[in-house]
Amino acid sequence: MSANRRISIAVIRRLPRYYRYLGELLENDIKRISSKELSERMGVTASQIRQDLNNFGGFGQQGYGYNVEYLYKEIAKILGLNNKYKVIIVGVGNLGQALANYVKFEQRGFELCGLFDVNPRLIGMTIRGIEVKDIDEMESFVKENKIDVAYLTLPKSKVRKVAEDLASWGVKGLWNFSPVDLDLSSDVVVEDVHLSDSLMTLSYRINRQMQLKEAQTKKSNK
Amino acid sequence: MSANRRISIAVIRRLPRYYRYLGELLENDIKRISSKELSERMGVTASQIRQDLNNFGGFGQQGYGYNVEYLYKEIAKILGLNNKYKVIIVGVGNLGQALANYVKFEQRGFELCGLFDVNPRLIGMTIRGIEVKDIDEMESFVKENKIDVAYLTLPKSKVRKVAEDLASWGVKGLWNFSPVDLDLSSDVVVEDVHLSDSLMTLSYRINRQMQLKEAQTKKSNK
DNA sequence: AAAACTATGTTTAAATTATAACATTTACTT
DNA sequence: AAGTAAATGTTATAATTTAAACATAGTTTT
Repeated sequence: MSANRRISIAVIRRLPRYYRYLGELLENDIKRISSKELSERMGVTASQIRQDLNNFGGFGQQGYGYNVEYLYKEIAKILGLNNKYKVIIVGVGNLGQALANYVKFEQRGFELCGLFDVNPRLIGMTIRGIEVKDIDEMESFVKENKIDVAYLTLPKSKVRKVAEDLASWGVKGLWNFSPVDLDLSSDVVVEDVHLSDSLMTLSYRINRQMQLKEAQTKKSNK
Repeated sequence: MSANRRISIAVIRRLPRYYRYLGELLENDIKRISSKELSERMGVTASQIRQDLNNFGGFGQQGYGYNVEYLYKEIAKILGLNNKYKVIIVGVGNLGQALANYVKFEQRGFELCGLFDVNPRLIGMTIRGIEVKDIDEMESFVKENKIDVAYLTLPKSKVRKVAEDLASWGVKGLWNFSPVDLDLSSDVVVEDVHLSDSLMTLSYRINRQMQLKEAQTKKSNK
């Protein structure tokens, strides 16, 4: 297993889910778990769990299974949850404020350091002891405080420019909530949360479900 | 092409993105587009675009390409964006409030009808003219108003029970923001937005990126 | 009006991803 | 202590997904 073999993004996106389930097991004082039992709880195949984990190393023991606490910590390491990231939020509208108040993210190492907006009515306000600053002050703030990550919760018309600026100032990751694809030249990582896309998918699936249901009742009625 | 052949969720999740790009083309008064040009703009293959669309029908014309406005409307139909859904939000904390204020969702057919919480300090408050009600009133409200969809923005400890109730009251879709997997027996559709998972993925990718960068500079320095 | 070109829809091939199978090691039981 | 059962890590197979190839229909140009 070459350390630098690229691991599929699908695998990565399953890790947080494993992590969540292991956390629950821990809370219930369950010390060990087999891939089989975990697979039944999670609704995936045991084979997939074993394969996914073995991308990163052999964390289990034959005949025994996995030690829950150990595996939990190892996944945290893989995901880099022991690292600390200094965060700013750009755009302190409703969503920005909501994210600012989410304490859980801090537990994952994402420490909120700054809030920025253009709206004079928001500037000066404080959330969890942090003052909302004018976006004009952002450049010096980011550079001086070595900000790692920015949550982008500003209108889509402005997000591209802001993203480019942040990237050029050395920010490593962007959590993008705008319905825009940011294709930045530099090696900054962009993680999108396209709420609108998600809602459209929900719409499709509801319709699909209703069609299926209709077809079923029709079938059983003839 | 059988009308009832199940279409992969990966395809479905690409549709909103196509829709977004087509919307932008429309705004720029671009009347027609070929799969090739769209593929270049979007950073996907032309083949994939054609294949994806052909799951639902032949919307293009050989030698010409796709009529932007027509395709835009067809994708809206596929996604069910012409339908109207009556929505309630359960849990009017920061995130719930943020979603309540998002007007864009209304444009997609998701009409906010009710807000519910257990917190007495929130009950009675209004957002966009809608009063926050006690969660005890939810059952009759959902049944009387034939609510289709609920946004779940309440603490994870309570979300399972609420989801089961809503499902039993005939709600068709749940937009779940809690870090919990809702496996409901009924045929209600659950669309998850696991923000915490997304953030962990960002964490992984930032680390990965930094490792790559380090390896690069090391290489070029020897 | 004919020829050259464009670009779809569809078929075929390649690549990727997921599942199953299995050999081996460890744990547990009698 | 020996034998049986359990469960991993890994290899092989199957399924799915993506990309390429291509035949055909339609458009544009001369």
